[in-house]
Parts: sequence; C-alpha cells; structure tokens
Amino acid sequence: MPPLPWPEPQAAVVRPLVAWYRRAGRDLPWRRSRDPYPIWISEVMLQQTQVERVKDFFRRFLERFPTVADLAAADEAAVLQAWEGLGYYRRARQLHAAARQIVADCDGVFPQTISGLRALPGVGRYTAAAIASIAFDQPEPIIEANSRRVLARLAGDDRLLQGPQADEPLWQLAAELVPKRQGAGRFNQALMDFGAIICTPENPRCTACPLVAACQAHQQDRVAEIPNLPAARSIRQLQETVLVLRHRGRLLVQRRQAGEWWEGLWDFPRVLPAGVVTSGRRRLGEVTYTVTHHKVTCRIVSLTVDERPRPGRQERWVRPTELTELAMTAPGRRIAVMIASLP
DNA sequence: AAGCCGGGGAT
DNA sequence: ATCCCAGGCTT
Repeated sequence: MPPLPWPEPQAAVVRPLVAWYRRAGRDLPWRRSRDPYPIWISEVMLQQTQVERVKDFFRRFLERFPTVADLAAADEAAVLQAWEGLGYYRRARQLHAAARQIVADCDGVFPQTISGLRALPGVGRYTAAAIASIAFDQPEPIIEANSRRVLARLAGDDRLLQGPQADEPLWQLAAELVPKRQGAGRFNQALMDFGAIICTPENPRCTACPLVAACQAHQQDRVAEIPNLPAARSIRQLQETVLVLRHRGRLLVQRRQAGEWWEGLWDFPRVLPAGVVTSGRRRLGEVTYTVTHHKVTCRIVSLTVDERPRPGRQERWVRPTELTELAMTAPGRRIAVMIASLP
C-alpha cells in the first residue's frame, strides 16, 4: 500500500503535541510509575473500554493483585470477580494465564521486547507497542481508536478504514512520527490524550487545536468525514427466559461454559435442569439488556423446587447473600439485585 | 476478512 | 436510539 502523501515534517507535529501534553495531559492512575505490570493491567483494561470506566477497576485490581506474582498465585475466580462489570471477560482469563506464563517461563521477569510481549495471551500489536513504549521507552508506534483518528485527520486520509490492512499506512505514519531516541511513550500517550480531549469523534475542538496548521482535514474542511469508518452493525432482537429456582431459601446458579457468552461467570439457569421438580410458577418481571450487537428481552420466572438432584460441577445452590461473592454476568447481577429487593 | 466478545456514558 | 471506546482472537 502506498504511503500517505503528507508534507508536514515530524517536528511540526511532535513538538506542539508534546507541549500540549505537558500542559493539558491527563493525570491517570497508571501513569504514576514505569513498572510494566500496572501499565500492562491498564492497557488490557483499556481495550475497547473508556478511560473513565477503567480508573476504579484499575485501582481496585492493583490493590488486590499488587504484583504479577500475586496475580499468578490467585484463583481465576478471584480475577473474574475483580473484573466483574468491566466486560470482555476473556481479557481477565488471558491476563491471569499471562501472569502464570511470566512466572513459569520468565522467572517472574516481565518481557521487555515486542516479540516477548506479543507472546503473552491478550497482548496484540497495539498493546505490545504501548507497553514497550510507555514502560521501556522503545520507539514503537501505536494505532488505536485515538491515534487512528488523529493521524487520519492530520494526513487527510479519507480512505475507508475497514480491516487491519487499511490501517497499515497509519502504522507507517505513526512509525515516522514516534521519537526514536527518547520520549516514545510520552508521545504515544500524548496522541491518545489529544484524541480524547481535542480531536474527538464528534465536535472536535479545532479552534483550540495546537496542530491545526498541520491538519490536512481541517485545511480541506473534511474533519467531520475523517476518519472514514465502516457503518455499525445492526442490532438483533432476542428473547430469553431466566429461571429463579428456589429450594429451602437457596437459589440455583450455574457457571457459564466455554462457547457461551460470559464464560466463567455465574448466572441463573435458562432451562430447567434434568431431575428438578418444580411448582409455584410466577413471573417476577423483565429485564432488558444489550450485549454487543444483541438486544435481549429477558423474562424472569420464579419456581419453587420441591425436589432437586445433587448439583453438577458448574452448579451451586446458594443463599441470596452469597451472590455478592460470585462473579456474575451483568443481567444475572441485575436479577440478583431485583431478588434481594423483593418482599 | 469477518465475526465474536460487554458495558456504560455521551449525544 | 445510536455512537463510541488505549483490541485480540478465532474461523
């Protein structure tokens, strides 16, 4: 793919951007140290998740798992519990597996090369470059939601940015801009703060932009059209029924299996387990939730269980108060809260 | 290359 | 309601 035609020299972007960052950059909890461990945790939490949402999760997670050794020694259930509500739970399982990999294969020493970082589950091209530049100041470029938008606008790149191949010219541009001797991590974080604060998706603050003189999109009055991203996928409607099974003050919860949504998290059953005899069916109401590109309307049915077989490995009969200790799915948690408030 | 995976905040 | 978000992995 041909490189982006763009006349501006590196200094016309890097100097004003870093100057802006020194003045207006965000004070974020994971910027207090150059330790790769908290930087790694923050980068994984930030995958497809906004900064404001991550802050509290990050603080609590580091309090609970202060070092990579603590994380490796933890049960996966504890890691999922710390992740509950953050979404994309595969990240939590991979984070845990990666911590064990670092302890087992690297003697607990965090990988310091791009290839070593990318060998960790859950660390892809962006995350490896982010850790390498921020923790180790290696001159690695990054392309993610913010820098993609900022660089596409600066270069006036109106191509449809669909698929990883389409990003290649932007990676190349980022590689040309990133400082080679020092300050790579600072520059990359400046790009992201700049995209989050000035060069926003809607109503970018071009009048306050220190890079406006270098911005091709602005000069051509095409800022609103760039980046040219594929249209969002349509949302599918689904119907579900959740069963709240009660037996002598206890409730049945099941752990979501591989291949299901929310693998590893606890939830109420959708179908009656074999061997369970019930009576006293009544409707408790409905919850509506959205998951990825599905909108699910979920009926909640309460049943009294007269006889029950022994629970399976992935099942537990728990007292309502015990639900607070389990990592639950978002709709499961909402239903649990609803049950607790029932007369 | 396309589909899959969460959840909440902003607009 | 719709869009957006410090992406990675599987098929």
